[in-house]
Amino acid sequence: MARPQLIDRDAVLAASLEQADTGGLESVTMAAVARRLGVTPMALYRHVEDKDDLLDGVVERLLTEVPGPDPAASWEDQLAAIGDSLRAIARRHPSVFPLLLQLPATTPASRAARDQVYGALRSAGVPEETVPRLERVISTMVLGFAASEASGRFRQHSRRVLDGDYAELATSVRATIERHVAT
Amino acid sequence: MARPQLIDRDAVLAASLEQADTGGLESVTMAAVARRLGVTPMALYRHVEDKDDLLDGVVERLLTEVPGPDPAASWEDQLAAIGDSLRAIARRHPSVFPLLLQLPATTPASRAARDQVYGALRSAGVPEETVPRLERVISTMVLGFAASEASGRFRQHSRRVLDGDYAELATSVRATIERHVAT
DNA sequence: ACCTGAACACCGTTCAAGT
DNA sequence: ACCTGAACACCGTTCAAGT
Repeated sequence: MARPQLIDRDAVLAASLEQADTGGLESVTMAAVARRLGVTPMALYRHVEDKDDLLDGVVERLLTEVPGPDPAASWEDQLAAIGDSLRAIARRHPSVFPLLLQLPATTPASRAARDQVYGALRSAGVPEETVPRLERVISTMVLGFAASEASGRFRQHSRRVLDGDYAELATSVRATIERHVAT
Repeated sequence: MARPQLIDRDAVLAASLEQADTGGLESVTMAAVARRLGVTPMALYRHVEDKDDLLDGVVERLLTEVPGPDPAASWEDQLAAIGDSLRAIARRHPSVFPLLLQLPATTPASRAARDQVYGALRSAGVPEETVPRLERVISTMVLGFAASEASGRFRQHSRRVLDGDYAELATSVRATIERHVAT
């Protein structure tokens, strides 16, 4: 005899992310997530393998918040859009965001974001054999900065100062790319 | 009546770091650290405030592994020495290293490392008012890369590929600095 | 002064039982 | 098929007691 399904994996991950945003990463317990869903902790195990799987799912969810590409935009604007959105995501989800740097870049959402950067680099004129390397280097710069900002490494600096830092970083990213474009 | 002192804070932090290097961050429990020291878990509380303080101490310890400055070296070589040593530290302590990006940059060891970069930027000819910004930007690049490498974001890539990525990043760092040096 | 034993609240996870 | 109750091993932390 089937029961009405109260929750699914997506609801579990959404509740976990809300909990992390509200109370920090260490407040994300099976009990707290379950309470948010009006269910017992044991009910979660039908939808996630264990707590590690739950956390992986939450981190993956972060990348789905990156908007799709705008093919009409210049490569500079495409990259700026991705960078800005990553920075905004980090600010919305400061306790989860740093985990992005610790996860293998092989999940579907992470591939999607990466392919978007590949596209921008190609239309900038970067030779095909250099595209993957440049993607790794510049995504490390942007992810590292957004994670630093979100996790409080720069907590003593004002938003204005950090915006200036980010502008400097963006200039370095563009210069790195242009160094590989034959003129 | 005094007892012989079996452990001190430094021994606790050293044992914690060993435990993290051997079994990963989640294996660092008060019980595991205490066992390594031949003591009960409760004994640790005389030397660290709580587990957060213990972890902070371990992360801080990481930065003390950065060697001091060599005043005879060029600014390029000075920065390369710091970058190389950070990368080596990340490889020695992969599970703890990523926490560096999440800690406020205000601890003594972190100030020491920062001042060393300040010195190199000054001798490169970077104007004084630009020195702090450039330090934040380039340390973010290097820390972000070392953390990515250590934590397995790039685990599918060989050491040779990652060395190439690092060389590209180092070139970007030098270019970023030179952009701010009047010629 | 420093460490231990006992105790507590909390955590992730399992398994059989209920609908 | 999906959720719950009971149970377990483990975790961080406290406090009074021992030397």
